[in-house]
Amino acid sequence: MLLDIAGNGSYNAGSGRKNLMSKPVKTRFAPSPTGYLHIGGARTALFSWLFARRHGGTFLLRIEDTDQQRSTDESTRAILDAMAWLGLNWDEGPFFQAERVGIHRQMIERLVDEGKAYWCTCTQEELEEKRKTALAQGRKPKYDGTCRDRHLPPTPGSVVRFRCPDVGVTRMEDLIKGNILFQNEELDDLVIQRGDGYPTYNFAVVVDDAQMGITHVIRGDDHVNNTPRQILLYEALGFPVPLFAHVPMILGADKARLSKRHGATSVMAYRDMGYLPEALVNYLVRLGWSHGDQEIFTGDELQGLFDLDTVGKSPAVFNPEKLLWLNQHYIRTYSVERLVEALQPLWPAASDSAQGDFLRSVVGDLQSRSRTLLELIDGAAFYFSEEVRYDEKAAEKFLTAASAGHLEAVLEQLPGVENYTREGLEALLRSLAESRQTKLKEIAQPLRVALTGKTVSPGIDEVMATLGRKRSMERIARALSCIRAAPPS
RNA sequence: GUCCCCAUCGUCUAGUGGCCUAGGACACUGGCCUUUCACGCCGGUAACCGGGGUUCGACUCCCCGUGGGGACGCCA
Repeated sequence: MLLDIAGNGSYNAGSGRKNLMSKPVKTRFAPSPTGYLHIGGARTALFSWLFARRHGGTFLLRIEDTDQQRSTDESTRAILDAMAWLGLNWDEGPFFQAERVGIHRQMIERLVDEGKAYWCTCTQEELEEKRKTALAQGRKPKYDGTCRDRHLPPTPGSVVRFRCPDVGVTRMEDLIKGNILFQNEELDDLVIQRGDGYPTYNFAVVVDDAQMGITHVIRGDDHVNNTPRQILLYEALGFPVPLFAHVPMILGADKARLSKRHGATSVMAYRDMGYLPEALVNYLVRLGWSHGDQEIFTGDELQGLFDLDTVGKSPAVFNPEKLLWLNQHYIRTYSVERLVEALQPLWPAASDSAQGDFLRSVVGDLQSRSRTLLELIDGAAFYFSEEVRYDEKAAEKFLTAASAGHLEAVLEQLPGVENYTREGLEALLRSLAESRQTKLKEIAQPLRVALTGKTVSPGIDEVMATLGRKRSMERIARALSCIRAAPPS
């Protein structure tokens, strides 16, 4: 049944004029399940997905699990979860490459029969040795063709190599980098079937992309040098060669390829750190792609605007600060309800529906001042504590005999406030400041410390409104007793 | 070492021969707003890697250098 996917002919190519003129676009993301989905992979997947969406095409997911040693189901699940979280939905798949080895072997056999590939018994040790000496002598380490014309029969444990032409030029049409020429003499006879009988990446990817009808192969820059060999394989197999688009790498602050030592590289780690998928998507898409001066894009906008000809050619440095800025932006665009929902996996309190209104109010207070969900949770802690913990410096500065009078006045007035809302409370504080002939600040700061324990918090009127009359009064009363208990200074 | 790719503010980028005294965004920073913080608003610092060409004119085109990245696996 896996074979059928290539012939999915009755395809409706969306409404764009352009699409009516050309073959329907079909792209894919083909990760190997040897770890989580990382930032670089996510961006490649995003570009691939966006390109398909933009052109009314199909986006396919294929898991390249031919390396039996390193592939795990856990990784597959992690990748699928991350894709789902980012909203990168696939139209076909996931297909598992390892399930297709029968097909791959058939094709390999065919190539051997046709003399386009041959069995090779060189051992890994021998090859490793040759590579080392070649490198030491300043030569390019390539297979020397020992078994090329020996016409060896298949033997267990030996490999199959593809016979690369040693003259001529192979041309790659790259939608991002432009056309690139490779001298065939630079290529060597690559292994297409390993000793364990499994096809190698370069072979399997060609067969699968061809049979699955992929029109645009969008992948990382690191594959550029694989492409001429793959093109040669397409030709040897008699398959049409797709279009390629190699997207530049993402680098760390030191301009080295992004890796764990640069900090979090897993997509899901960003979820766990309190980032919103929209923020990560928006950040990632702007790494290498742009649309004039626009920085913020909705998903719909991206699907309408994205294209490969506006993708840049140079590698980009990952900048966590800008991601943070975007995350803050998206937190502010969320409705309180959606925010509460997003907070649930990170915050036990958010799952407590019993205090739904209180929770929504808390989240509303913090929404505009949080760069991540974790910051929000952190900033909200004081709402939930039984007894406010006073920051030492804050208490020292504001919970003083001098401010006790202000606090008493607030405490006195609170029971009489008819309109117990943010607005009503603001009005109260303002009139109090006026009647006590002081600045609002002189009342607000001590009050803030009394209610939150800190000098930094949401607007104090918001805090009181959220806390409610009873809790607010209790907290003020407690602050007052602390002031009285303290030795006079 | 060989091959491939790339090169505009610290970072992401706009710029497709004259519109550039190089634009935007993040970060940094001065100010305003203000009950703290954040937001918001106004302003500032900051870049075309170097050298040769081509051209009346180069950030833009070509060559060379330099720098950075990638590839050179029975990994993908």
